[in-house]
Formats: sequence, structure tokens, C-alpha cells
Amino acid sequence: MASMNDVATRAGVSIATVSRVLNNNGNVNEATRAKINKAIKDLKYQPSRVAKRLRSKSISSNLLGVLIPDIENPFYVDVLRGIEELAYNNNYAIIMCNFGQDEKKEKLYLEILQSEAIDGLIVAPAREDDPLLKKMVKDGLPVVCVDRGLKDSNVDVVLVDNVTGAFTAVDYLIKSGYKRIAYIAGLVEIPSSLLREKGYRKALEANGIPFEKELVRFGDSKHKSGVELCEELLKLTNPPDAIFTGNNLITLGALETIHKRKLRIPEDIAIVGFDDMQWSSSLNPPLTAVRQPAIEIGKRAVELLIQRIQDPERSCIQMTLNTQLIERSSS
Amino acid sequence: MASMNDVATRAGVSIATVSRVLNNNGNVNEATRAKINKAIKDLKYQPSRVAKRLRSKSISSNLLGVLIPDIENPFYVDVLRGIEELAYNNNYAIIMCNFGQDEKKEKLYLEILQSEAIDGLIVAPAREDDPLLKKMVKDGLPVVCVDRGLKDSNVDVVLVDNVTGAFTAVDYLIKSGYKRIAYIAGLVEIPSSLLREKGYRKALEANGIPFEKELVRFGDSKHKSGVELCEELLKLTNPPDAIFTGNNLITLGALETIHKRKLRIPEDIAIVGFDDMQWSSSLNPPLTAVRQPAIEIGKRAVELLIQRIQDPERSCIQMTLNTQLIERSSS
DNA sequence: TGATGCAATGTAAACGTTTTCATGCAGAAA
DNA sequence: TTTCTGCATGAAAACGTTTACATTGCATCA
Repeated sequence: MASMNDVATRAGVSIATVSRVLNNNGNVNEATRAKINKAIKDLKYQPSRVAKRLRSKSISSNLLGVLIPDIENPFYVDVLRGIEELAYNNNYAIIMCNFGQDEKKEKLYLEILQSEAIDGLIVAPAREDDPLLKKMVKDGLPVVCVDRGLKDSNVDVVLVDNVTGAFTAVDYLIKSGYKRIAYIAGLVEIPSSLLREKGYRKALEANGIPFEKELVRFGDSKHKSGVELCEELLKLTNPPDAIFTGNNLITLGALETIHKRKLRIPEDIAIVGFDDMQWSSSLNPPLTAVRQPAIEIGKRAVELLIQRIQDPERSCIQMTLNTQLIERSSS
Repeated sequence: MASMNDVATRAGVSIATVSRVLNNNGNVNEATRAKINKAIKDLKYQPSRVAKRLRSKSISSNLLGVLIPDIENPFYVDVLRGIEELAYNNNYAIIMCNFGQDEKKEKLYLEILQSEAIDGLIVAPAREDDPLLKKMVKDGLPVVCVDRGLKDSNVDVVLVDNVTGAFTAVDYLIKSGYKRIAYIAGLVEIPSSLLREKGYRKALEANGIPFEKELVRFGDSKHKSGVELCEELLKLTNPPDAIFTGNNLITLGALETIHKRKLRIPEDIAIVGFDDMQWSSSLNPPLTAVRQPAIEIGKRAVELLIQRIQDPERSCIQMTLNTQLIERSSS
């Protein structure tokens, strides 16, 4: 790989001048600029992002970190798609890290990202008070949180309105005539699990239905726990007539259980899921779902992050996007 | 961030000795080693991967590139999962790039990856004779291709047996009594589209069924083309009684069309898809599918890549994994 | 005793940039 | 003519590592 030195030699100038041409700063004579540009072309010179990054943290070296909890979950994949698209448009590359809800792994990835000298980080933190993450923010790393916030820290946040989203779904079920509505939640330590429970409770309350503890089950946000918790619910003496599932994977797990038991949807049991998927309409039956604008979440996050990289002093923004209930025929 | 210099100063030694301790090479006195380790802990020192990478290409700086065609496709997401898992276990970080079948974008990403001085690359190339990629291989970058090969180049390849996979699916349809079997393929320039067509033809031939051109449609490997091409097929004067779909997204698209037309599966039309998904059993009806071991493809690729990084002279391996027909009730 | 070798450590160059400071030279102002 | 200004460029340090080479001190050996 040709280096700046090679270019300088070939053009008969010093590397300083080459740098000036590349970064369009300082004065440089038209003739020499031409010579240098020719040399760059001839040698197919490409600046080393690594050297750039090492030399100056001040100037952007165009590398972002993305740290997400679970790449198995189509929701995060969509967020990632949004991130990737906008990052690419702004000439940023991304280091993708997936910590699978494992805090130790998250910590290790944070250390790696720090050591890679990224310009900024988009993260859905495992815990709202992650100490390492908070420290990195305090040390000046531009950070945007998605899907979950970070307590007491100077970060931008992009969220959806989980409470309203859940409320709408459950309210819709009640208005459709269902009486006993269960909620299969994700990990209890994830804020969105709790916020969705809050929406669930609010909807019950607004419709004068008593809250029943046995109808709410917290699991681990994965497919398997959807399968198992749904099984538990259906085994109740007085089983639910509708289920509100807390995320994508839980929904798919619950569907698996329902199908295995040969129950009809929605006659025997209705289901509304949090998170829509591209193929929700191809499910059996087409799934009624609360849609999160996942791709837009990703895009907004990159937008905010780049702004913050350019202006670290800008005051923080908490952005809340709306969800949308997509009515199909599972309810 | 503390640097090696800080550590050296605090321990009262030179940076060279610190480096020796860190990399466990050369002799160093037990007492000084202890002093240095203490200083490292005290300062929470973390080596800069960037500086490491800049300094020596010879030693691995633990960064891999992953360049995939389409992050919307659950198959590639699974491959990515496999890659991420094994990379993490080996202390590698990955730069994830998604080129969305756009050759220009692929080129740009390759340039970025080169400029990031990655240790190795896992790629599903847009074209089998990608000149830039071939050049990078020739220049010594360790590369493993997944899902698709690279002509005439010194790379390891991890593939599945597309021909047999398709053969098995179509043969199964025929044996089940279907007579007019259509094939909705992906992009015509992607090798796997053609290999699966080959398997399709072989199965027809083996069962004495004539090949009919109108039953094979090539699209762009995406959801939308699944929708449209399925529509075209169903509109034929003499429509198929079964469809073999060329990938995940096409399958989901085709299902959408079939559902929209209120056709019964498999009574009115049967369907077998290439690529299984975690939620295939929750589809309507549960989908018969050719399963590719996507996660294992990712893992094997990392395995081969790390081997090649450690031993660039090792002769190349072409690894072919088997597919598996998962019989459910869509056929 | 003087040479030899080895263990332990240090010095400094190198990787490819950015950036500060210095320098040369031309034209303008005095 | 002399001094000043400003444009165009170069020299060199710095970022945080690795690594080839040099140095020191001490034990061993003939």
C-alpha cells in the first residue's frame, strides 16, 4: 500500500503539503496541488485510517461502535440496518458488537471499542447504570443510547413510547372483547419490559379489569422463554383468552406453543405482539402487532451521534418515537 | 487513557520491558514483572489496538472484516451470528459491512477495510471475479469466502451443497405427487441461484418430467420479487401446483402473495423454501424447508480465517456443508 | 584473571498520519 | 533600498506501540 511518503516523493514535495491537499486546509499552489493529485491517482493512494486515528483524536477518523444486546432479535437487526445505512452515507464504518445480554461480554466489548479509538458509540446498554459505560461518557466519548437509557449521563437517547405502545395493544384486545389477557415479558431488568408492563396495567385499569399476578410472566427475552411461559399460561386452571407478548422472539415462541397445542387463533386464544416483522403478514394467522420504527431508530441514532461528534457541547436530546398498532387477524 | 509510557514511568522501567511483559516474550525478572503488572492494574492500562495495528502488520491486531450482501436476509444474519460468536471467543472484533448487492458500495467498503488494516476478511462477494477483492487477496490479505466463491484466487471457501439441496427439495415435491413445480430464483448473477436451478433441473430429469421455461423466474433475491414473481406464476394459464423458492425472503414474499389470493397450502399450492428459519414452524402452514447450517458456516469461516492468519502459506480449503430437508406441512 | 555468555534491561527507529513552527521568497509599503 | 506582509512549503514532533540492537552486570570457565 502506498503511503503519504510515496506520494510526496513522487510529487516532489513534502508530506505536509500532501496532507494539506488531502484535507483541503492551508494554502497550496494550484500547480503543486495538481501534481500531488496526479501522484495520488497514479499510486492509487489511500490514506490509512489507522494512522489518522492514532495521530489525532481531535479529527474524526470515521469509525463508530455499535453494541447491541441480541442480534438474533429481528428488531435489533432492523436497528442495525438503519445504523449501517446512514453511517455509510456519512462515510463511517461500524464495528458491530453483540453482547447477547451477557454483561461480562458487554464489558469486554466496551474495552475493545475504547481501545479501537472509535469516534462514537451507539448502544442499548445491559443496565441503566452501567458503570464502565458511564465512565466512558464522562471521559468524553460521544454516546447515543437506543431502546434503553443510561441514568444520570450526558447522552442522547432514542426510544419508543413503550407505555403507550403496550397500552394501545392491550386496550385493543379488551375492546375486542377479550377478558383474561396475559403478558409474557422479557428480562425483568430491561426497562422496556417494565414500561410495557406499565402500559399493560394502565389498559386494564382504564377498562376496569383487575390485575392478576398469575397472568404476567417475566422471562429472558428469547424464543425459548416464549415457548415455555406460554405453556405455563395455557396450563392454568383458568387460562387467558388473549396474550400480549413482549417482543419478537417471545411472540414466535408463543406461537410455536399455541400451534403445538393445536389451538385456533384467535378463537381459542388471541395474540398481539410487541414488534412487527416484515413477514408478520405471512404468519399463521397474520399477526396483530405493535410496530416500532426500528430502522428509523437506527438512523436517528446515527444522526444524533454525528451531531454530537461535531459538537460535543450540544445539550442532550431524548427522542421518543411513536409505535403503531398494525391490526391483522391474530386478535 | 493511560499509555504504555505511563505504565513504564510508574513502574520505573522502560516501555520495552512493559511490552515484553505484555506480550510474554523475552526474559524479564520476576520482581520487575510484578511491579509492571501492578502499575498496569493501578492505571487500568489497556493497550491501544490502533497503535498496535499501525506498528506491525506482522502481529495480529485482532480485527476482522465481514462483508455481506444483505443484512435483511435472516440467512446472513445467522452467518453473522456464527462469525461474531467465534470471533469473540478468539478475541477478535469485527467490522461489519453490508453492501446490499450494490457493487459500488462493496468496492467502497473494501477500500475502507483495507484502510483499517484488518487482519482478515470474510466475504460473500458480489461477483465471482471481483477484481479489487482478487487484488487484495494477491496482496496478501487473508480471505475466506462464504456462500459464494472467488475465481482463481487463493482463498478458503465455505459453501453448502446447493445442487443437492435443491435436488432433494424438488425430488421430494415430485415424490409427493406434485406435477408442475415452479422455481423462483434469486439474482441470476449469484452462483447459488444457478446451482439451485441445476439441482431443480436434475430432479425433474431424474423423475422424467420435462423442463418448462415458464416455470422458472429469476428476480433480485428480495422479498418484493418473491411477491411479484409468485403473482406471475399463479397467473399462468396453466399454473404450477408447487413452488420451490430460492431463498428466505423470496419464500416470505411468495407466502404473502399466496395468502393474499386466499389459496390453501398445500392443497391449492405447495411450497418448499430454500433456507430454514427459527420461526418456520410458526408460519402458515409450518414451512417445509431446506436448511442451511448458517451459524456453522459463520463459525467455520472464522476458524479457517484465523488459521490462515496464523499460517498464510497453508494451502486452500474448500469446505462444503450439507443441507437438510426439514419436512413440515407446506408440501 | 580475563574472556565469554547470558539474563535483564534500555535506546531508538519505525509504522503513517496531523500539526506546529520555521523558512524562503515575492510583492507592497515606507 | 529597506522593511514588512503573506503565501507556499518544509522540517520535525507527536500519537502508542513493536522490535532490532545496544548496554549492563554477573556468573562461569579455562
